[in-house]
Amino acid sequence: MTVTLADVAARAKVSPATVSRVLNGNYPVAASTRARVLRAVEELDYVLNGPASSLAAATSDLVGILVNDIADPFFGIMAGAVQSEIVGPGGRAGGERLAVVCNTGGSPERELTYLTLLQRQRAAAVVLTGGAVDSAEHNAAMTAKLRRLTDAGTRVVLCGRPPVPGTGAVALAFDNHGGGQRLTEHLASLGHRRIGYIAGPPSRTTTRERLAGHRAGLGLGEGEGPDELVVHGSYDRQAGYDATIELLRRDPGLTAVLAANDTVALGACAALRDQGLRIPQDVSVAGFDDLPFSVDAMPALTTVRLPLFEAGARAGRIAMGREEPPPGGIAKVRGELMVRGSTGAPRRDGAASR
Amino acid sequence: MTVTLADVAARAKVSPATVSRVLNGNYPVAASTRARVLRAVEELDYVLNGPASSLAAATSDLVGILVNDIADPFFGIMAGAVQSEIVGPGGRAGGERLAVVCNTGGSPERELTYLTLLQRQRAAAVVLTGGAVDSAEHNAAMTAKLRRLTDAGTRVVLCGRPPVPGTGAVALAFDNHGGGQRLTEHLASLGHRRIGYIAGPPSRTTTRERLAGHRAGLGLGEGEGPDELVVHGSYDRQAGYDATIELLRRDPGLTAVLAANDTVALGACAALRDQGLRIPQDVSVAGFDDLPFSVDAMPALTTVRLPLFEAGARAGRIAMGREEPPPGGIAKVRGELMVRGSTGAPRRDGAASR
DNA sequence: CTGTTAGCGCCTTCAT
DNA sequence: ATGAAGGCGCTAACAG
Repeated sequence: MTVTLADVAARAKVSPATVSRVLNGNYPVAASTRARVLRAVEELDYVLNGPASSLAAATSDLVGILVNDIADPFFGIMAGAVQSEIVGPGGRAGGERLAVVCNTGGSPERELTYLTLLQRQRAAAVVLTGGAVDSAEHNAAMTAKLRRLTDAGTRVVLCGRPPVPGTGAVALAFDNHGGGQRLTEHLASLGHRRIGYIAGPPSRTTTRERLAGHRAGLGLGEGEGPDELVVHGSYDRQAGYDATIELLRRDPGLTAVLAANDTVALGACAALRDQGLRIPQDVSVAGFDDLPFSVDAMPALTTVRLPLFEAGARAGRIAMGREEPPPGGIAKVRGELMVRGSTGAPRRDGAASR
Repeated sequence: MTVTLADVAARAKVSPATVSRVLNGNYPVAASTRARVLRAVEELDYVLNGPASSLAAATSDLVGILVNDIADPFFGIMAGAVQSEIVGPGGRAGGERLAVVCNTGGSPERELTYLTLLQRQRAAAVVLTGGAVDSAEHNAAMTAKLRRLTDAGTRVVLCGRPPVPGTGAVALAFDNHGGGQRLTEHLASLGHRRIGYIAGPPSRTTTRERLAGHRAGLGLGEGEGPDELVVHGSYDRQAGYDATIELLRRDPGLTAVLAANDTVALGACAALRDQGLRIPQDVSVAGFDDLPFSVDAMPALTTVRLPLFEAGARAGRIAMGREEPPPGGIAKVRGELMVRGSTGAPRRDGAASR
C-alpha cells in the first residue's frame, strides 16, 4: 500500500541502506547512485516515515515550545522567533525540524503533562517561555522533570523565566525586577506619589519580580509597607479594567496606574476613560513588554521593551546547539524603558475628579 | 539504559502486551493487573516511546496547524482554539494530542514543505489557517499534496481559507467578500465617495476577496473602474502607514481609508495623525478581523468581526472527527460589521487639509 | 482477561 | 562506495 524505503531501493536497484544514506546525506554516496535514488523517490512519490526513522535512530526532529497563551503576542513573538532558528542545516526543505507549540494556559499540570508528551516524542529540544508558577510543589516536579529531559539528551532552554537549578537547563531570564523598578522611578521622578499597581496572578514569577521591582522603586523593602494600592488579576484586558475600578475605589486620588503588562494597561486605560479621566492629565498609565500595539494606543503607552524576538531567537539557537550557552547557563535579559505619551506629571491638585 | 516497556512488564510480572493494553486503555484489563502495571511504571519512571508506538500502530498523535505568522494574534487565536479542541478522549493527561504549529511566513514553498514534514510524521490531522497564495502553480501543488494527505487518512481542515476542490479537505471559509462589501456600504451610507483601499499582498485569496467585496460595495463589476485608490502592501502596520501616505498623495481629498486588516488600519491611523488629520473628522478609517486591540484604539476601530476562536475550535473538532463536517465539506463563516468611533460622516468641504 | 508471535520501516554496524 | 543483517520499542492479531 504505502511506499517504503525498500520500494525505492528496488526501483533504484540499490540496497535500502544506500537509499537511507542518500536521504540522510550523512554519508558518502556516488553522485550517479544518488541521482538514481532521488529519481526513484520522485517517481514513487516517496515520503520518509518519521516515526520509523526516529525509532531506529533514537532521535527526533521535534522541538517543543511551551507557552502560556499562544493567542497572546507576547508568546507568539517568542514562539515564532524560536521557530525561525530551528531549521535544519542548510535550510533545505525536508532537513527541517518541526516546532511543537504547547499551550499550557498557565496551568502547572498541563505544563508537566506537555513535558511528558515531549519526552515521549523524544524531542530534540524544549524551550519553555514566559513566567513560571512559583510553588514549592511545582518547582520540585519541574526540577525532576527537567532533569530527566536533560539527562535523556534533550536540550532545555528557559526563555523569559528564571533558572531551575540542578537541571542542566539554560536560562535566559528577563530582568522583570529592574524594569518594574525603572518604571516606578520614572513615575516618581515625574512627581507621582499615589501609584496604583495592577499585578498579575500572585503565584507567577513574572508577577512577583515586577511587583518587587515596583516596591523597590518605591523605596520599600521586602514585605514592607502597605499593599492597599496593589490589586492582583490575570494577564488580560478585563483584569486591567476591573482592577482599575477597584484601585480608584480604594484611592480616588490616584495619579498613576502601573500595569502588569501592556494588555492589562489597555484595560486600565479603557476603565479610566469610562470614568471620565484623561490620560495622562488625570492619571498616568504604564505597561510592560512593549507589544506591537502599544505604540498605537492613544496616547502611546509608556512601557518597558523586552527583546522578545531576540531572546526567542537566541533560545532557539542555544536549543539547537548553534550558539554557546551563556556562562553558568544563565543570562539576564534587560528591558528598555520606553517613555511615551501615557505618562506625565500629576495634576497639581492631587485629586482626580470623578 | 533507557527503560522500556519490557522492563515494566518484567517488574509487574506480566507480558509486554498487557502493559501496552494498560497504557493505551483500549482493552479490558483486570483491575489488579492494571494497578500492578501502573505501579511498575511509577517505580521505573517509565515514559512510552512515541516513535515506536507510532510506528507499530501506524498512527500518531500529532496534529499539524499551519499559520502564516504565529506572532499575529489573528493566527494565534485560531491556533489556540484548534489546540483547545484536540485533547484526547477524557482529557486525561497523556491521552493528549500534540499540536505542531508551523510558521509558513506566507511562503508557498514553506507551506508545501511543512505539509511534507507533517506527512512524514504521519500526522493525525492538519489544519491550515488563513488565506492561501492563489496561483495556478501553487494550487496544483496544494491539490496534489492535500489529496495525498487525505488519501493517507490524515484529516485536513481549511480554516479561513477557500476550499481546494478534489482533495477531501473540509473548508471553513471566511466571508471576506461580504465583509468588505458591508464595510464599503457602511462608508458609502455615511456619505463617503472618495475611499482609499489598502489591500494586502496581491496574490492572496484573502486580499482578493476583501478587495472584490469593496469594489462590489462601490457598485463596480469585476475588473471594472479605476484602481487609483487601491494600494497593495503586506499585512503589517508599516504597510498601512506607507500606503496611507501614498493614498494621500494620490488624492488629498480622500475622506476614508479602508484597510486590509486591523493591524494595517493602525498603521493607517498613525500616518493620518502624523499628517495632522483627525479620525474620523477628517478621514474615517476601518479595519478587518476585530482583533482584541482594535477596540482599544482611539477612536475605537470600525471593523468586521471574524469569529476566529469559534472557527478554529470548530476546525479542531472536525479535524478530530468529533463534529460532522458541514454539508458538501464547505461552510462559509460570516463576519459581523462593528461600527465604532473611527468612522463618521465626511467633512462637508470634501477636502482634507494638510 | 492475558501471553505469544510477528512485524511496523528504518538506521547502522559490519563486511565486502 | 555499497550490501547484508540485526534490532530500535511497541502494537496487533491470534491463541489460550
